[in-house]
Amino acid sequence: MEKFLDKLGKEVSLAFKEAGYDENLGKVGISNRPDLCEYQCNGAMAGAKIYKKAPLAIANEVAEFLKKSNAFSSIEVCPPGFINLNVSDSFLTDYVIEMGNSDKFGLNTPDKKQKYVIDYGGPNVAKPLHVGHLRSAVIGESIKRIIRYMGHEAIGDIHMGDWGLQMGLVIAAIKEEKPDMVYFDDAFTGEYPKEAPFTVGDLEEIYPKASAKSKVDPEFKDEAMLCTKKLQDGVRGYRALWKHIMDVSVEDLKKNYDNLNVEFELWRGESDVYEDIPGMVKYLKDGGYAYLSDGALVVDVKEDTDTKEIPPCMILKSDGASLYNTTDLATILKREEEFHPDSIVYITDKRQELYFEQVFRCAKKTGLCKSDTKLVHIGFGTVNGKDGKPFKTRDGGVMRLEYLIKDINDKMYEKISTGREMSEEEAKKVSSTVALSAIKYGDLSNQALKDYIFDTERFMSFEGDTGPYLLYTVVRIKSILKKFVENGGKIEDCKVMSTVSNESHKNLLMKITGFNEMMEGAFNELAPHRICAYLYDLANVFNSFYHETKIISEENEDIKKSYIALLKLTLGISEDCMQCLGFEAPDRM
RNA sequence: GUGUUCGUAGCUCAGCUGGAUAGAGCAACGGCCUUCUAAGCCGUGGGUCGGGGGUUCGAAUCCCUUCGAGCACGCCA
Repeated sequence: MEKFLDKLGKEVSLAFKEAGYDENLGKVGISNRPDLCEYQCNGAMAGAKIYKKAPLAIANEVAEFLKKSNAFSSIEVCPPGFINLNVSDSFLTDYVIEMGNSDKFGLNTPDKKQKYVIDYGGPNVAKPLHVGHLRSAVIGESIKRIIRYMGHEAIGDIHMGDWGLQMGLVIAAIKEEKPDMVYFDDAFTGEYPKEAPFTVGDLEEIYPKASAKSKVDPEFKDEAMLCTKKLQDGVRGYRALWKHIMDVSVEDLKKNYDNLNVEFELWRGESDVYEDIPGMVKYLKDGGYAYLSDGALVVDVKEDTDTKEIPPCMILKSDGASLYNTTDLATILKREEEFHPDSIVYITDKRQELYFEQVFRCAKKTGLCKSDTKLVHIGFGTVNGKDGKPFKTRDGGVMRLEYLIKDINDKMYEKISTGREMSEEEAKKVSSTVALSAIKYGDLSNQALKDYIFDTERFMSFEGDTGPYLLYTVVRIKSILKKFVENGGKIEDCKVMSTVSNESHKNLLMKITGFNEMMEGAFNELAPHRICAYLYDLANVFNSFYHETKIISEENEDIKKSYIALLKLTLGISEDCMQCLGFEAPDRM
């Protein structure tokens, strides 16, 4: 379905053409002077230079031809050459009716479906999630949903840090404590136990201790490195123990991501490409791409157009070990072979920007990745506390995500359950739904790239630009529709749009027409915050409309039906937006 | 040092790729509930868009310069 602004623009373009000017000048935008008009065209001023003619004169000529169009209820020319437009009611309501009858409210889905792999989450095995993991999960999930909503295919891969020294540290620590375990008995040839000899809680204690110890105890560090090597060399007992660590961790991670309503199609990690590394390294060497520099194997990635020095991409460390780059490159290769994606999108901390630039260039240059596969890095900023510094617990430690979420859930439960008639069970369910919207909207409403301040009180507030406010608005619509049905109304029968009754009614209609334009923009920029801004605007114009208009008690049945149709549309669009952001509204709150 | 991102109301943030008088929310103040959820709505006050220069009919937006902050710069991820 043609976007509303394009549709208006077409009318104006035609007028420009008929007046003898370039039709591309007829672009129409939303007015930034709502007191003067609803829409505006600035083409006359741009045309003044081309045609060496006063912009006012051009605007007047165009306006004359524009009078033929039935799209506008008023056309005014203002100095120095603005064409101010108000849309006619029928043109507006016709469009909104068509939106209601269209799939996804008239969103233009692509002719050719594209395939995306989204790499987000990125937790480390055996380490609890902390606030830093929140953004990758929340933003990544939203981007995945936006891509899908636009009609493309998206595969989410959690890409765990599950290989390398961190695993060796855990194994070494277990070995030190219980050296007699069968896993460390090289002579053992039987079946290893199915049950893991530890819990997640144990692992979470083991890792930080082991990590700290390795920094002060060189012998222990050597042991950890040896364990890493044995694991990577495939020593049976070490692999079995590693499998236990994985199983226990993944189960716990699933629970945590579930709580965030974040879901991955693939639970892959660095370990999944370990076997592909030797072949890839050989390929890079044989192809003449990789060479030794200070003992490390590197690939040059600088280009003539660079304004700064881009260091080469390191493939292997000087001791021959692989590193982050190695597994990421091998993962690109594997994804190419397995999925043939059109794009691979990475959602990580923005500090990794240069790193990804190197990896992407290396993958392209060496042909590990096809030249037309798009590699995109979406970098996000830091989550800060109210003091503007990285978010910490009161005693200065790293804030675990689980505790943060629980804290917000508890506070929200208290808020919801007081002064409301609701069973404990429902209050719990509703409060966790609202809490999730508070967290996610608080994060997503900021531009991803920027740092933001995580202010629990502000995010949880039911007032202002917050998740709960949006939910409240949707709940309010649901409540009216419910009442309408209870009174014997049939929502399916409500399809028409009556004439526009007042300003707030028109504002709501106009906001609705902007939906597909907005969604396309959010997709093109992979920017969830665009959806947040729209959703908030929509909620505001709806609430104004709600206060000025009696819906259930409207006596004229046709007008009432048209209001219900409008509510249904507002609800549907709001819910789809929320769906793309990764949260939802309860039926009441 | 090089590069990069950013600097907008007291606070937290928008600003649709150059348009008219720079917008929201919070906080402050004043109104509106016998009527669909007042967790709402309406209104008031609050700004040299860090500073300076330039490009043009027109700049928060583009270019240069300067001040300030964050971040990154081959064996971490």
